[in-house]
Amino acid sequence: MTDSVKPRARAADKRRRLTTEAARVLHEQGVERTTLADIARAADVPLGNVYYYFKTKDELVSAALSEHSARLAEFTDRLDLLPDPRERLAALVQSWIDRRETAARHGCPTGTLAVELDKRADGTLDAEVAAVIRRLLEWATEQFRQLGLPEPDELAVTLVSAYQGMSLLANALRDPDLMARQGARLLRWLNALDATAPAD
Amino acid sequence: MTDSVKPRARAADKRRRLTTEAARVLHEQGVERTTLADIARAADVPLGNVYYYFKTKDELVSAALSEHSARLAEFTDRLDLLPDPRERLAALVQSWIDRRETAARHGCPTGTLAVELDKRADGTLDAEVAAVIRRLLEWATEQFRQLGLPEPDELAVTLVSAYQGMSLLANALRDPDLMARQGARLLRWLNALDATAPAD
DNA sequence: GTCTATATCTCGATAGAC
DNA sequence: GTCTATCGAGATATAGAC
Repeated sequence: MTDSVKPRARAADKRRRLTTEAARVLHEQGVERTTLADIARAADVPLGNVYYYFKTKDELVSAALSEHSARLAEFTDRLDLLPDPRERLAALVQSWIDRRETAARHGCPTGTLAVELDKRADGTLDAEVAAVIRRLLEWATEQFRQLGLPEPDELAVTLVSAYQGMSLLANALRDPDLMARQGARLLRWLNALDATAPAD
Repeated sequence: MTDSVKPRARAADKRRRLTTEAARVLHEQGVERTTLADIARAADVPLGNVYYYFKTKDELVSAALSEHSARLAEFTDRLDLLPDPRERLAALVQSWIDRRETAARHGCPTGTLAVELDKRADGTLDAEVAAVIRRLLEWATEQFRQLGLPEPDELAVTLVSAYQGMSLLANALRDPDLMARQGARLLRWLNALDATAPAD
């Protein structure tokens, strides 16, 4: 009986390993510079076997995107446990600051993926990466709304935009400290936002 | 005598055409998805002849980067003719807003190039793209300094960061309007910056 | 389900005629 | 200086034994 379960469990494990490693390696090396052999090696799966789990390279990219989406959802779910929306937003910004070393080395996983995918004539995955970004925007919008601020959706765009911008600069200039300083600035901005003030 | 000049003129012309088209096509399709054949076709130069002007593909990428750098320098030189630093900065932001359609389709030329180049193990061109970004940062820093604002370098990072972020979001979400709205927000921010206020 | 071997294709780069 | 033809590396994807 265990014999019939073991192979199944291993199979699921391989799929998971491939997905996890795809997310990591694609973030580090980019889609175009990453070969299926790279991912197979990282996941410790023979090259030819990859195709049993994913029919094409794009399916692996899609799986990596889902992985990022799931991690984001998991994180915002944890943030939702905090009582104050402003605290939730601050915790999000703090998590960006905490990840500054990775951001300086490889940029934002979703952001850099979006840049690469938008360069392709075949726009098959554009909608998927846009959906991940939109999810974060919507979560942030909800927090600003709960704070009673005007134009919460615009504030959300400003926040996420600032994050993408500082990730890109920190990455291009190889300067994690830039991320820390701009993050601190964002925290001050969040604290200064006032519901009684005109649209800021 | 004209016989000896004509071929020279044509040769210089071909090099220029290759550089211009490389800058355009590499921006639109990205480095990895662009073949030398793409650039050769766009510049109306036979593929084999490209190698007479540029020894490698990377040399063409480098030429494209120089092209972007030159255009930026030309633009800031024109802005320097304006009497007020705040006006200069506002004109820069306005130029970003004016280019929103291109940004939504292909992102910022330098920013997306930086993302792609940073994914390569071979970091040969990283310094070059960083130099272009630094040039813009330095110009902006000088404007904030002339306005007598504290931490002008940090304000410059915030400004350029906001630009890169909104370009990325506008591109990923295919929404030029996002760029217009965030640009307007930046203009308001610029106008509200006050030399007498504490570090903002 | 697993893995090796390989077909097929694309692209950067070169050789060499003109 | 110009251009055609092609080489050779490296990638995705498949065939087919186990």
